[in-house]
Formats: sequence, C-alpha cells, structure tokens
Amino acid sequence: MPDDERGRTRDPDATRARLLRAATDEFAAHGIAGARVDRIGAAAKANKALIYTYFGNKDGLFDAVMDAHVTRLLDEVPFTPDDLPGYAGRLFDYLLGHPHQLRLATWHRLERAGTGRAPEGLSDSMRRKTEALAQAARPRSGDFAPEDLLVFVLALASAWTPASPHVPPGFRAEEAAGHRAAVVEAVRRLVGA
Amino acid sequence: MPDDERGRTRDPDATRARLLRAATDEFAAHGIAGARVDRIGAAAKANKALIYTYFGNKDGLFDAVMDAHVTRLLDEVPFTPDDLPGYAGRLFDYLLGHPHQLRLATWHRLERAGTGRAPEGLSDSMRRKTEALAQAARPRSGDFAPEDLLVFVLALASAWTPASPHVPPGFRAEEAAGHRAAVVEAVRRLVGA
DNA sequence: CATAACCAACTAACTGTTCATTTGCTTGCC
DNA sequence: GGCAAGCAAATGAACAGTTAGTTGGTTATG
Repeated sequence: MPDDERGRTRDPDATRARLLRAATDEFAAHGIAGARVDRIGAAAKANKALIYTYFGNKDGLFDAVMDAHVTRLLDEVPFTPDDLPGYAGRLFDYLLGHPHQLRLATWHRLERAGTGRAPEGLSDSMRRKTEALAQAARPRSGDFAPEDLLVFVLALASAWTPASPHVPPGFRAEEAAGHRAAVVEAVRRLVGA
Repeated sequence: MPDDERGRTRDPDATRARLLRAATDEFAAHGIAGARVDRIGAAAKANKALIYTYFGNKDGLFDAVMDAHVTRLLDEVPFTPDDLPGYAGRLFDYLLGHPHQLRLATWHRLERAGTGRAPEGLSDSMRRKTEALAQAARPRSGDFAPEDLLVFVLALASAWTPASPHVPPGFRAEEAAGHRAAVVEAVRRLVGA
C-alpha cells in the first residue's frame, strides 16, 4: 500500500532517479551557484547525504543532470542535414515541450565555461553535424560555411524559447504555432528554398 | 602623486564608478548568486559597506549594472528598420567588442525571470522596434510578423557570441570577420534581398 | 565646525560536506 | 520454515568555512 512518493522499501535506483529529477528542477531554476543541496534533498524526499554517495558532490550532480538531458535531446531530435527547416521545427517543438533543456544548457555555458568539462557526447555531436552539413549536397554557390549554418539553425530554433535573452516577458504558448511556422520559414530562406 | 587607482581625495562619483565597474566584471563572470560582494569591494578598492550606501544591496547593484549596459547598448547601436542586415552587423560588432553585454543579459534572463524588474528602457525599446518594423515598407507578402523578425535578427546577431548556448568551445576572434559576413548575409536572406 | 565619505570589525544566518550510527533487505544455515 | 549474520541504504546531527548585511567610529572637505 503506497502512501507517498518515497518507495516502500529501499531502492537505490529509485532514490537516485528521485534525486536526479529534483536536481533537474532546482538547477534549471537557480543554476549551480544558486541551487541549494538542502532543497534538492527535501524535494526528492531523500537525505541530502545521498547526493554525495551517488554523485560525489554538487557539481557531479549537475554534470549527471546535464548528461542525461543532452543524451535525451540528441536521441529524440535526430539531425537531418538535408531537411534543415524540418530539423529546426522539431528542435523548436522539443525545446517548447522541455523547458528545462535550454535553461540548463545556458546555465552550463555561463557557469562552466572554462572548466573543460562538457556534457557527454555534445562536442562529438556538434562535429558530426558540421561534417554532415559539409558533405550534404547544396546546389548554390556562395552558401554558408557549415559552422555558420549550424549555429544559425540552432539559434533560430531556440530564439523563441523562454530562456532566450530576447523573448519579451509576456510570451504565451498559444502563439507557439505561429512562431514555429516562422522559424521553419526562416531556416528555409537561409538554405535557399 | 597618485600611487594607486584610488583617488587621492574623497570622490563619491569616482568611488561609485569604480564599484560599478568592478561589479560589472563580477556579475558578468559569476551571475547574481555567484557574485561575491567582498570581491567587488576589493576589486574596486573600496569598502564593501559603500555598496549598501550607494546601491542599497546586492540586487540593487546588479540592477544598476544592467541599466547602465542596456542604456549604452541602445545608445550606441541605433535600430534601422529599413536596413536590418546592417543593424545585425553593427549589433554583432558591438557584442564582440563588449563581451560582458550578452553575459549580463543572459544572467538577468535566468536569475531575474519572474521578478518583473526589467532593465530601464528595455521593454520600451523592444516595443518601439516592433512598431517600427510593422510600419516599415516591406514589399512581399507572406513576410514575417514584426515580433518574429525582430527576435530572429537579434538571435542571429548574437548567435556567434561566446555567451550563446551553441557556440563550440574553441571560438577564435580571428574568424569573427567571416562570421560577421555570414550573419549579415543570413539577415539579408530573411528579409528577402 | 558640520557634514558627508569612508573604513575595520563584527554578526547572524547559511552552505556544502562529512560521519558515526541506525535501519531494513538478503543470504546461508539449521 | 525460522534465524542470525552481513551489508548496502539511509539518516540526523554536526562541522568548518562563507556570506550578505550592519554599526560605530574616524577622517577629509567645504
């Protein structure tokens, strides 16, 4: 007879997962420096000391959160170098459906800039994407360099996301469909429809 | 005979300015939660108590930093609704020359999202820009909504900035000229050259 | 002298991290 | 089946270092 979220019996995997979920919310909301270990433990209904047995320390916990999110994103939004507008649209959808994603990525950029520690598989993924773009058949000359094109597509897809520096405060989800269409059209013009 | 940065005599304006400059570096580097009041005082060669007499508290100091930077940006990069590629290029230049700008803006987005307190003149400026775009003569139908166009231009101009979530680690300034040209060309395609 | 600028020292609260101890599950044995 | 040993999981309380903010006095300036 389950009475609350905490599992009836001892279950390290479930506890780990609960900590990770709570940490995701906390880090997405407050960043690394602003996150509080106490709050994470309380939200996960677990003792905060478990954070140190499972993840080493606060930074290790953040890394674990980042790795999980990057992996999931790369997994669920496959890159399609021959259909960049479609890719931008799907990335837009994903970011809209997972508001933590871009906030976490931005915190990571700001707070972990110098440390060298990058989320697992991210730089590999960027390299693969760039190479795929370089080899993709693109007819017209005077086209963008692969690096520029990739960065532009990512920037456009995330331009309307609430974590972006440019989105005005009163952003409403009902208008998302219109913005999505605009993003797709913008990328279409970039690649020369 | 000046021996260090601190003015020979008492000079409240200079002290205020020194505090503001030190706070800019500290906040740009570590954000609000990560910034340390002691470090700011030390870097400004002023007593940290002066922060509280001049700016109220840590948050007030951050607001002052943000206001100054937003004002300067809006002042030095005039908006030209009829020449969006040129505007994007000039904005790109400004962000490249003032690396603190986008970092501060991003910190503000992340840490001050809900508080309502926006940098002075920013939302006004966004509204004016949107209206200017709406009234600007653009021939072709099927064009972007003014809000979309503005957000896209800003996103593209800041896409290659080190504070962006998408820029790979090994970004070198020598390649900036090429990226600048790509940004201008991208905006040109958006508006339909 | 009167006022404003400035400073050193202080404080109360908080934070990440550790650790000795307890709790409950599993396993081998009778 | 019943039992006790062994062990990982979980806990509560504390530690040692930091932090934003304050205060009372000192010093230059007009």
